[in-house]
Amino acid sequence: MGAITAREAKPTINDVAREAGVSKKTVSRVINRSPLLNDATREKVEKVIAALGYVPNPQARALALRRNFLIGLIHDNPNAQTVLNVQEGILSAIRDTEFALVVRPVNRRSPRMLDDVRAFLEQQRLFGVLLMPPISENDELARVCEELGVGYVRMGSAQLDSGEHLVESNDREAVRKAMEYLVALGHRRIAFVAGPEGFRSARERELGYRDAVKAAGLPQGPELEAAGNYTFETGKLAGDKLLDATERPTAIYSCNDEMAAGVLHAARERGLSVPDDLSIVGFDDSPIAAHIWPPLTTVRWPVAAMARTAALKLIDPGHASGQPALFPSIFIERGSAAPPRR
Amino acid sequence: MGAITAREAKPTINDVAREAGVSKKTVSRVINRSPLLNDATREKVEKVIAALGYVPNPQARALALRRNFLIGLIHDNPNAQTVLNVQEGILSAIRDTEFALVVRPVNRRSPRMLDDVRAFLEQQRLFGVLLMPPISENDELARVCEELGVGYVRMGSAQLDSGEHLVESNDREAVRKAMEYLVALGHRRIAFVAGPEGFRSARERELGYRDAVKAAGLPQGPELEAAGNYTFETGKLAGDKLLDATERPTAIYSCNDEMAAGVLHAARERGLSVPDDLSIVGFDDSPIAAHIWPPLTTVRWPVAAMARTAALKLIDPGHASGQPALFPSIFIERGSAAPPRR
DNA sequence: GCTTATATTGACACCGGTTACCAAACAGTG
DNA sequence: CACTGTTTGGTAACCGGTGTCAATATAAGC
Repeated sequence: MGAITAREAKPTINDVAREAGVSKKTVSRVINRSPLLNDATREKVEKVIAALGYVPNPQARALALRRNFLIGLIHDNPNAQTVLNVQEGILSAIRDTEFALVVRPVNRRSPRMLDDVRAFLEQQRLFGVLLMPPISENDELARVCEELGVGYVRMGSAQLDSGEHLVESNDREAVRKAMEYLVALGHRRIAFVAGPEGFRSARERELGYRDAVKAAGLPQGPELEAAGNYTFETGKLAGDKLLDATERPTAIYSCNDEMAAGVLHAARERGLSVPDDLSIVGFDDSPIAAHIWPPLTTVRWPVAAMARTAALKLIDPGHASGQPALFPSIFIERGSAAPPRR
Repeated sequence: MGAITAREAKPTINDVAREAGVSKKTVSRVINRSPLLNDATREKVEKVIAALGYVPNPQARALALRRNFLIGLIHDNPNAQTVLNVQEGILSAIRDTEFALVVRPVNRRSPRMLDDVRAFLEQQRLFGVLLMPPISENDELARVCEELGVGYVRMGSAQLDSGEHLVESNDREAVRKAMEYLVALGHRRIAFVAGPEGFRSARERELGYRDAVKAAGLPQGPELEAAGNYTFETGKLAGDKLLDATERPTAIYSCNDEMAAGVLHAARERGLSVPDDLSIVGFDDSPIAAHIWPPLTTVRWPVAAMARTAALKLIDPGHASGQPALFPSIFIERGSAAPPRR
């Protein structure tokens, strides 16, 4: 059995070729599933590959093919669970392929952000990158990818780019539906906690709120609106403002769950019972939504599925080409919303 | 200025050499900071590199050097924020180096887990990997790395490995101190929610609890103990059990925050006020700790700093060689613990 | 049986860096 | 001035794969 070979060294394509009595090119064909290859030869080579435990060197392949098998995730999302869900989604798409996932958090506020990303892309020469919100809304970033010839797909809550570069969720409609649920419960005075300026997702969710307000002819005005930046703390502040208004709302829609938790906190401090005195509905279905009391009625953003599709679009553009993939959100009814008292 | 060259193609080392009028070997020496090199030459070459915007091809380097610049993070941690903090820590260590971070979540329960990891390591030929808890406690996994010649560093809550492969936190002592805090508040009947079997961190935290119980001569027994698996749901179940005991505890120590939130939930269902009727203390300082009501008194695990050190150990073993790096946890006093009523 | 089309396979250069080894240039000795 | 020793730069081979294109074998056409 077998010649005397170094135990430690990993077998190379040459070892396989020699052992199988074929040229390295033939082995290469086997690896790459070339169709123009005799089945008998293929089997023979595959047997040797298995026996030797040969695994092609990805660096060598990357060099010869002038493309590597790394896909990058560029993000600056404050919600850890969301980021991890995206990573899971991507991983599920590249599982059992030769691709691997490289992560790169960035700081949206840094003036060097674009240069950082550019340097990163130039240095690593990634196959492509996935841009997740909110940084995905940055058009300059997309342009940098374009310029550097790096494939990219943006995950967004609105029509940000052409179909081949986009995976989309319909936050606006999802919020409208959640609002309709509150209206159906009997609420009229529904306040809104908006997200940070410049976030497309925040904008879309606000539009959904306004759609519903207009459609149902609900009261509106500055007393019924507050803004935050997606954090628990700013949600608490927004809750403080809305609940101290002269005419208190019976329900508050917060455009993400962290802020909804902050609103809940503010209500609790005022001795208000949720949902009896105040209904609260959020967005995202963060883990926190199920873990606070009462559990939060919210909207689940199918983030892992979006990420999965985004990754598939990146590594196999032909497969899912054309129109943007649109992912509907799901309304999750839990315990934080009920008919208004009286 | 300059010769007529293709605009689009990335410059190679040959372009730099030609433009600078030196050999590619000399350019290579500049890139690799070889000391035996004339300063004037070095500057000349560096100027050309900057002018051309040349960036060495990492795949080619990886091939020639027989090592790449990818470090992997292998994890199966259920806490998203912790995972992200670890990623941040690693990134801060490799920022401005040529290293990049590849993530690889695994499923601890899968029987194929070890094979998956082995395949991953063989295929990607990483420079090294970081193992974060709880998977870092798996000795077989470490052995696989060893066998494959992949560098590794384990992050753990106990002496898991020799110093060069370990970054350590002292959970046991941290829990003991948190318990002493409860004792100092006047609690005697303190129950414990343990973590899942087989988790070293859970074991260490339990030992910390027992240390304190013994030192203060507190009551103990099966009525004062319950186990969970680090999730909110199992924490709720543990809370149900402990709070329905014939003699109810005045405080509950939960060995992580998610479960503490579950306990809080259980208390709330029974109409108990926290912290007046029941004090609760957790561990981890997950984001949830600050976002529930009342905010949770807990222990912060310096996870990002640990990850940073782990990454540094990996990429520059000489620098931080020898003894394991030990990271003390910090006690965070918030609102969920108070003196017992009466 | 001979020519042409088709299926398989191999030889060789090349991807963009690295190292090994050698030659040239320059300096310091006796 | 010849003889070493020390810097420096050049050449060629190599890392482990891939593409191109020619060579061979086999099948088909007349």
